[in-house]
Amino acid sequence: MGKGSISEVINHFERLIDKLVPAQSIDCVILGYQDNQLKVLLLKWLDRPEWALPGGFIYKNEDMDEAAVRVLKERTGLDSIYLSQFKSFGRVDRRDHDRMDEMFASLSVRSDKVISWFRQRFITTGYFALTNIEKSSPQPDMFSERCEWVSISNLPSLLFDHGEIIKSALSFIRIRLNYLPFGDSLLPQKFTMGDLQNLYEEILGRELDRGNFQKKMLKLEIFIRLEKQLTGGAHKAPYLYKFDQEKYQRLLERGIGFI
Amino acid sequence: MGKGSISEVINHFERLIDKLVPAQSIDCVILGYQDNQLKVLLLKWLDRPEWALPGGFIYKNEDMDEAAVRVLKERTGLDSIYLSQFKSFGRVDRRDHDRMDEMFASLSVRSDKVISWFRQRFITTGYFALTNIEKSSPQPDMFSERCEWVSISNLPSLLFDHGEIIKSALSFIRIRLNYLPFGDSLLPQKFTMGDLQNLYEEILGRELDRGNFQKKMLKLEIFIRLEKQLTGGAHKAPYLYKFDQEKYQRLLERGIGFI
DNA sequence: GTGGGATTGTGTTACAATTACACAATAAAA
DNA sequence: TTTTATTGTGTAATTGTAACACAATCCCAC
Repeated sequence: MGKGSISEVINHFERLIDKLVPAQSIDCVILGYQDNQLKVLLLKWLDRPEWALPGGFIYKNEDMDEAAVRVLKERTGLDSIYLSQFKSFGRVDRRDHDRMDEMFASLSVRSDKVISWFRQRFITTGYFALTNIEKSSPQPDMFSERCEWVSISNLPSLLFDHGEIIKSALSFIRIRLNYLPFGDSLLPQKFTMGDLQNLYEEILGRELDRGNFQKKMLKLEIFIRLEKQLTGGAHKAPYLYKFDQEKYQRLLERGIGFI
Repeated sequence: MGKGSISEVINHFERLIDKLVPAQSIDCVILGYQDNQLKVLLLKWLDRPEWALPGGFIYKNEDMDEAAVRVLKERTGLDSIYLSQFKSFGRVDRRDHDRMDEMFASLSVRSDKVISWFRQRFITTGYFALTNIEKSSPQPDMFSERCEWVSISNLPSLLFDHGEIIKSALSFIRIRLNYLPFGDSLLPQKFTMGDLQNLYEEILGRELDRGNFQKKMLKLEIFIRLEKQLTGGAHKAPYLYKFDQEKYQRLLERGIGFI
């Protein structure tokens, strides 16, 4: 947990409740890419084995999209140009109240106002963001002890329907990959075509032909070729590239049939 | 309005409020196809010039998806296999409270409970449905005087952000058209390839080559060719087709790159 | 009835995109 | 210096797409 004792945190939250839109939450699937792996930012609950997506509530005087930007910023310190709503989840039994009661009991939370806030029937709206892990600084929230990047292919036990939400986000971005190129927000400034291909393969979950991938990407003309990469393995050094921001933005706006 | 006086309706709704999820609504963009035109089902407000999307609220013991099915059924009497959530709308100022006050005043509604229910900050989730106009029987709801199919290309003045919601639904189905075939729920049981092409052109907003369209569609192998069409114009009679339900369902599940 | 107009079903052709694979170039290690 | 792994790019086979052609067919007017 960040700072202050539990009771301080609870007091603070109690005062917040009246300013929030009831029954509505947001959850963010924040994706990053590191060590050739697609990773998602998760929070480890206080005193519980489950992990959860970073989420939050919406202030009454705040657009829902603004709330998503705020949550992303609070958890990672980042702005992402790739923050986008993908689906709302409204099953009656999507939250497990018993599990939450256990957590509040073990933390000795007694505020009825806070407890009944969390016992509401919430409908949550899922947002996803693509971010650069290197530049991020994960911050746990009020009710969690850690905030970490976790590999998509090795997810821990997840709270509520958060597993379903992550799955849904992934299938959403796979479809989107067919008409919008990615990469700028997930990769370091300089990267090779091999790096970019690894990222695509990681997201799509299948292998792509190396030669064809490279030609297809370069034909988009959204990259600037830099010098040859000097360090590296025992083989021909690949070129480094960076995104040509202006052309990339223009392409994002009009989209493209691709892959 | 359906039956009963305004005050009866208000009394009824007042009793309902405690059973509803607060601050959350759904709005349905129900599309149909008739006279070569794509149409949307709209409600004409009581005593106001604006039209609105059919919508409703979510019971506390009801999944959000179930609520959408219920609203669709209530307004059209139909079930649609093509009912799908597409986006949630959460701008702070998306509703115009003054306009609603005017309506309630002109209807002499005095229930504070009802008025403050409608003055909540609502976040609405948009669903779209594709239905068969011929089989539908539009029913106005509590707060509307008429319920009609209106051509997409000739929309009247719309309430709140409902124009934006319709636009968003259309762009959603245009994208979906690229990887899922349509038609079963919008067309009559028997139809010609010309009918199907008209529908696609109407949705996409552009013309398609007749010969190529036909060949592409038939290659999907989701249609059963029936006898030649007998009635009709002064020209070669086209074949009638119907969907091969089993194959169509299989295709829906896996999707397809298309158009 | 018979010929004409309209529209259908399907074929053809040219072109573009995609796939699968080939191979020289090259950087680092043996 | 040779070996090894990987890159950048090329090519041939295949598939997909777009544009258009044309005979077949049906209704209608005469």
